[in-house]
Amino acid sequence: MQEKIAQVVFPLPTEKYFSYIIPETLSQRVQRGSRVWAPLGRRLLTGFVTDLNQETELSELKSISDVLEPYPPFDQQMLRLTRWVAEYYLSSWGEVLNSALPSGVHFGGSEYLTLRKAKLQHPLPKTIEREKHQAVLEFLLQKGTRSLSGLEKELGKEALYATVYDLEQMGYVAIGIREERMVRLTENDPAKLKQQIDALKKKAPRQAHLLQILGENGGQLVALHLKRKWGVEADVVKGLEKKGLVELCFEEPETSSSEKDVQTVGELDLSPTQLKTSQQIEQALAEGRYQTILLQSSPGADRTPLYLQAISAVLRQGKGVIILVPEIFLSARLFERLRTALGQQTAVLHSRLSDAERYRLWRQVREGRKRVVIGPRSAVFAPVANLGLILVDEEQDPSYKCESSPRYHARDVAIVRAKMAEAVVLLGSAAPSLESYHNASTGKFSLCRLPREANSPLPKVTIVDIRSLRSTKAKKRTILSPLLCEKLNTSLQQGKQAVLFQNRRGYATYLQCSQCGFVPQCQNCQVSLTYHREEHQMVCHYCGFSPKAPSACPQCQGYDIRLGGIGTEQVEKTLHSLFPGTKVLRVDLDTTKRKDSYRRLLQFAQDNRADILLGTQMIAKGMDFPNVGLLAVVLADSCLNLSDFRAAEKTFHLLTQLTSGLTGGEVIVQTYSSGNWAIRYFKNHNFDGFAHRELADRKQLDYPPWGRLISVIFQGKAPEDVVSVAQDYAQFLREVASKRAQILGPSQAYRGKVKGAFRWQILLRGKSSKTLRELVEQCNHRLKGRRGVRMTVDVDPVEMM
DNA sequence: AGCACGCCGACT
DNA sequence: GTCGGCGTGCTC
Repeated sequence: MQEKIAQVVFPLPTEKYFSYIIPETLSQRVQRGSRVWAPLGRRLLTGFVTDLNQETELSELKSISDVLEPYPPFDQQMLRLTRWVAEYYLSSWGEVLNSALPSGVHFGGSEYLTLRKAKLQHPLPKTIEREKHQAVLEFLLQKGTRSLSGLEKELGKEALYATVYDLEQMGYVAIGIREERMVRLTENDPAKLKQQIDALKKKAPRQAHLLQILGENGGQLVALHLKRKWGVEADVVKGLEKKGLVELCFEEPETSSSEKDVQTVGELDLSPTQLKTSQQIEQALAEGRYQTILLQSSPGADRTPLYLQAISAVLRQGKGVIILVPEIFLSARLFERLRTALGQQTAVLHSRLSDAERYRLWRQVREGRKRVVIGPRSAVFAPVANLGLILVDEEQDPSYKCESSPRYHARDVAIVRAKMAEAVVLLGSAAPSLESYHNASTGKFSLCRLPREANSPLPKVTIVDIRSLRSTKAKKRTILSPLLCEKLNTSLQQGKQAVLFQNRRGYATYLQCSQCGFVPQCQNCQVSLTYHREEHQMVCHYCGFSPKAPSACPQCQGYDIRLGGIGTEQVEKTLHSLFPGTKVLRVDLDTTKRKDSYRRLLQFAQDNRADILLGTQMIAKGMDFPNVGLLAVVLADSCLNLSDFRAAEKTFHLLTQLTSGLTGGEVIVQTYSSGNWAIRYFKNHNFDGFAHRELADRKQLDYPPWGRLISVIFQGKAPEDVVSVAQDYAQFLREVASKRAQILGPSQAYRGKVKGAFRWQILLRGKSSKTLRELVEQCNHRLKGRRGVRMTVDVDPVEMM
């Protein structure tokens, strides 16, 4: 028996699904995974068919009104994957499905529809029975090429797309191909054409020229292009038409030729070290089952050749590949190399693609015309069939975590997807996330190490403790230590470039003793306390502990307690006064628009446009600085003292990334906290040492990777309401949780006020992620968001907003 | 998410 | 007596 009822989910914040009748007209096209238009309330919404049934208890069902694509955008596996994402990240299936597709456009959205005249003339054949089919064909016969949206106005929305897809399947119409006015030669014999041209040359040189052009381009050209490309005026065409030498006609241009350019990567020259690691990876790929490999490269070792080797091995197996990269345009280095090596079979999901271009690529991947996809986190949902490998470069990068609903982590989704597809995940990093590192040491992942080449020296790292500067140099705040100034001087004299890095995030939110460098921390949560000026209070935004700001330093009894951090402008000023006449290039979000900054960085790196580059976060990622001999971190503390339990880990990542752009050279790190583990181990490029140390610390408090976190954020305009809703929620959680989870807070969120909204936070910490999710779900059932307070749930939070 | 329904205060 | 504030709940 045929299924007549479809279960549909919508991109709404509800777990509910809705049942609809599938009308006869759509019965062939509506399948599991289809995207459809369906009436909900008084609106017509796009939703996703998750299942088909024969019956339902509900009476008075509405009908699905149309289907968006000729085939379902999701296959069974993608339905399973998106459902897992929805359940794990506590968002709705419909929202996940929606965000797994390129936004803004759909299949025929802005396309043209053209009748294939060769196939169809008046009157319509009897085989076309359906009324809507006839209506569309009649309409096209009368009016010629029309856009689908134009058709919608004339013929109504109902089942229009389904009809058009049917007609395309029958071969009567072409979608996306526009009928065009063509100019065509009447004479095809080249010798005779030559005669005509010669005859016209004297009297009508422009006409002769046109004949020449047509002759050289296969005898016919699109009329519109003649003017645009060749500057041929309309009267020239008319003249020739009168003489009978050319004719005008309407035609559909060639159907786009298939882009078959399956290129395999040529043999790569791998060094002996690379080869050894590469063989390990290839062995895993040959096994053809799920596995996650953590590829931990030594700083200064190039992972790209190994990636290429793995990709080509998978392509040889006839399987597809997804390559995830962080923040697309800054990792252009990897990007370009992969694109060049992989060629046409690759879809590059560039951040500056238009909606239409993005959708075109999506289709090519879905239809199997491209087998490799490179993109940011959303590319983990790319519809690659027969997936063999998901590669996650710089797997520790926080941009893999989505900060809006659904708040998935692309690396973790990749692992689940690979399990479903029996594919391999390759995580690459020089300083992996502690989550992955831990998984590799417990055997959940396998570990491959890539040592650096003997001939590529690591930069020498010097730690400058600026506490000692304070005591000697009395009152004046020194930003650049004497050692740094000296090194800068030498570097400039040698004609080398220097990079000064300055972290701005977390600037001026923590207090620090300017003599001993002490930063007040929360006793319970091992994070720096955030300073709130209005109340002159410090706050732990994990547990809510909020002592008064001290007037004297608890460690050295000094009285000079200040806001931590330094502004970029301040550094720039100092540079100018200390090194007059030196060209300083400043790259941060204040001085540069995002798209501009990459160009400026390239200019700095390649054209030697400036002597000193002064920049924030954005210079850290994937840049090569071949002529830079000195890299200095002005104040490592602004990262170390983020009120985040991952502060030390983030510092290590940051320092590693900054350093990886250097070839040899020297690194200077200025800090108050020279004793910090991140700093001490980084000095010797010893990630493993740091990781062990940090893991031991985290274990004490059940922080990830030992335990799991969920953060629940409440925001609203009225502070009392936000607080009371959050308190109710926390109380309920505590009652239900008993010993299964620790409930921290509510406490003011890290950024307590954003755009006039007050934000409070509850943190759930516990051994099992499942238990935490169940607790939150239970709570949501009982307590609905109230009194203008919006609630956001973040499973496995990365940025502790 | 939207949109309607509904139940209380300031107006013709 | 209505108009409209937004709090609550439903949408197949």
